[in-house]
Amino acid sequence: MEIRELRYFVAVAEELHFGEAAQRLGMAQPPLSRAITQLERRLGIALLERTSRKVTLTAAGDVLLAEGRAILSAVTAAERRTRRAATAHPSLVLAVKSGTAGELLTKLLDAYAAEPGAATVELLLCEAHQHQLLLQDGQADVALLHLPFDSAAGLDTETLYTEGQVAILPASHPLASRSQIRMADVTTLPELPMARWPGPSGSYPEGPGAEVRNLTQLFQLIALGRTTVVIPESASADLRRDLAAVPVLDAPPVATAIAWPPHSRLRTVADLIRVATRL
Amino acid sequence: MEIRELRYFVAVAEELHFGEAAQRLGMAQPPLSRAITQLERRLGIALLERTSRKVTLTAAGDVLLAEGRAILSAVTAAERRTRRAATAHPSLVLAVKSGTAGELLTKLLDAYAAEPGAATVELLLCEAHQHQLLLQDGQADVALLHLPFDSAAGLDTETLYTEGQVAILPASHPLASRSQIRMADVTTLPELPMARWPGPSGSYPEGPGAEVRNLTQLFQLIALGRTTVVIPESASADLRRDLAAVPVLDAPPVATAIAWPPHSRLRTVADLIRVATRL
DNA sequence: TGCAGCGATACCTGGTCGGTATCGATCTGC
DNA sequence: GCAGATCGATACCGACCAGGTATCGCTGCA
Repeated sequence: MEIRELRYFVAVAEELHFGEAAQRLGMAQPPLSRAITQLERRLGIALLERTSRKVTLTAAGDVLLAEGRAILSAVTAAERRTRRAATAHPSLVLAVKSGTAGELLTKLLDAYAAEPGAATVELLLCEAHQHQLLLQDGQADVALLHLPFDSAAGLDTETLYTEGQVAILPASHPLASRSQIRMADVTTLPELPMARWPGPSGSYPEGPGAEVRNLTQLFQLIALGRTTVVIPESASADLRRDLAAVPVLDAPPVATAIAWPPHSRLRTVADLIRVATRL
Repeated sequence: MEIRELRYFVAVAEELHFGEAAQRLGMAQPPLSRAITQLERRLGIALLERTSRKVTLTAAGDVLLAEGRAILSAVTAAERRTRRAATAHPSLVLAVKSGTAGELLTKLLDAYAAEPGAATVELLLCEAHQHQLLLQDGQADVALLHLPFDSAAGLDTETLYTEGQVAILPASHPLASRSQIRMADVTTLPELPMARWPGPSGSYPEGPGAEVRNLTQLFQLIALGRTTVVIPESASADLRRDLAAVPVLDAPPVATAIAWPPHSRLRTVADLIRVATRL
């Protein structure tokens, strides 16, 4: 199996249409058909069911689609990382969800900078769930993320610390003066539906709450009395004066973790992880 | 970058000798030289430093070696999994370190077998640290392993339960009658050096203790008064009569976890994991 | 029934993969 | 210090295969 064949198969499996897949690949349709047929013959397996009107995946094709995508991104990651390793200046790209771990991040960067042989750390601010892609295709070397919210599938992680969660409410809201509340208290407010974050696919779950992408948007909507949210305690540092944070007793604890691709051989990554776990 | 080129590069990078690499690949040396040169030219990066007497890896080459190995095993895994998915009978290969999780394993298999649509579960008994390879190259679908002993780098895991550790001693040993001991008590016995297990690379760490590969060997050597060991409590069920297990208070807790490759799309794997976490 | 859409097939051309022969450099031993 | 051995690079060649165009055959639809 060659990368080229995988790229072809993934394109066809995603488009489920030879002509459009060929166009996306910048080639003519006949060689694409032939390449797929040959791949199937070499594997001895049918990957696609085709009539002259419709193309569908077989069970085997479904598996190969998932595997193939992973391999393709691993290949582009390999190229990127190799290229990076060849440049003289050792640098390190750290992906951080904007608004995450303010104080921890400062301490981490300071502590790492004090290490002998520390590389320049580039910060790559990203949106929720984007870490994984960035690490997987080699655009980032390390990431800070929140478990169990951010998926760390296929990554190695080390938990740095855990914390409780707080509900963010308009300062004038009746619950805002409470010293602590429970999940049930905030999830059942009809006038303040919980804000919705985009899922791993980038689409929003169904629900009445506002759709938000970052903390600024979120805080503005909460101040306007349109929504509320339960977030890790540390994300509520330096809150606007018109908002209040109330600890939610039974919200699941959130871990801030450092994550890296499992086969990383970069000394700089190992150093950063070591420093982080010692904080 | 093509798989073929990666395979060539990994061979050369491992042998550090074009001639032997070519032999291992079953080809002549000149086309191999040319393929590597072309790969370097396309990447625009030197991967190898060669004099006519010695070949060494550049920093970039070192990175690509690690990435390349991962990609190659991902490719063979993809082929194997695709082929498996094409067979009519859905089956599931579960890798278990021999001697692990006796009771838990029974319960898991029973519970899974009771699921609607359960696949036939094949057990693949393996030695320490082998799980990872088996999962990575697609020979197994799921594994039971012990954290933090077995590395789960690049795998997704779910912890099933945690337990303490016990020291295994000859029944006649003075410490054997104690109800509990500490690590310091067993690590400092000059007449009973701790047994050594093979590391992830397959080689044994330095030390005075006996080299062992499995529990049978181990127990025999302990009974003979040659060594001792600290292992998870559950592994000491049904101990020989001439051995004793003593809880070690300050030994790190051991988690038995179920692990699977991060991109697994098999419904059967998802089912097994769900059943396992509910146990 | 005729047409449009789509994948498969037939056929051609150029690139490239892999082979053999050989060169040039470097290390070794007498 | 020189001859031979070792090893990677280069030159050249044949076979294969990737990719292109033209066209066929099937299928759903008006």
